[in-house]
Amino acid sequence: MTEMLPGIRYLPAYFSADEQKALLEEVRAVVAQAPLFVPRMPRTGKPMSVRMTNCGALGWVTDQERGYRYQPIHPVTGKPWPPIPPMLLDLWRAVADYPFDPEACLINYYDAEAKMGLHQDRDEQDFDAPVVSVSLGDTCRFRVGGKTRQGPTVSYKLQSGDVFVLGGEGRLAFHGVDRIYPGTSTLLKNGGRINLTLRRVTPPRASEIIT
DNA sequence: TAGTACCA
DNA sequence: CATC
Repeated sequence: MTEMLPGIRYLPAYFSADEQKALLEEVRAVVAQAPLFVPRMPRTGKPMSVRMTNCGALGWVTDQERGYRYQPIHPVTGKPWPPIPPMLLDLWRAVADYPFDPEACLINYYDAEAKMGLHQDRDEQDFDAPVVSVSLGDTCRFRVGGKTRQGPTVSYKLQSGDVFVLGGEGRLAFHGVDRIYPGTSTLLKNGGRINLTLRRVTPPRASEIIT
């Protein structure tokens, strides 16, 4: 058994099948307002294999010219991101162990060939809040390492309805998606996997703090 | 290094 | 790794 950083929590089958369907409907409504786009690597412009969109006050985007960042508008439509759906706010309030709501929810769609190399979530100003993610659709192999690129990793098969939390010492753990297992879920009619990632981006504003 | 290649 |  490989070492696991404290603050990393795997919550299998957090959402029931019915709840997954309801959550998926909320996600569909977001994507109808904020279409999936192709993120590109900084400097090289190489397209990532996932397609993405966001909801919340801020969304994570990347392109060749400006690189990784959070911004309040969709890079294609120029419109503000739709609000974070109620079921996801409920999830955050239940598992984040953090007294303020998330500002960003990144929605990543993986087709059968998509993957995500090992990386850290470090574009946020606030590392005190955890990163909370939800899997919907096909199972994936999810790899988690330590706070540096070298060192051992642990891999999980994340199934539809599972929740994974990177918090505390594990907030800056390297992680990525090695592969998708096609045909392992019937939730998405066309297959593939949706990952929803909730994050706090900025420190809490004074107006949020009740003393 | 949110990319790739390669390996166990 | 080649690249920034």
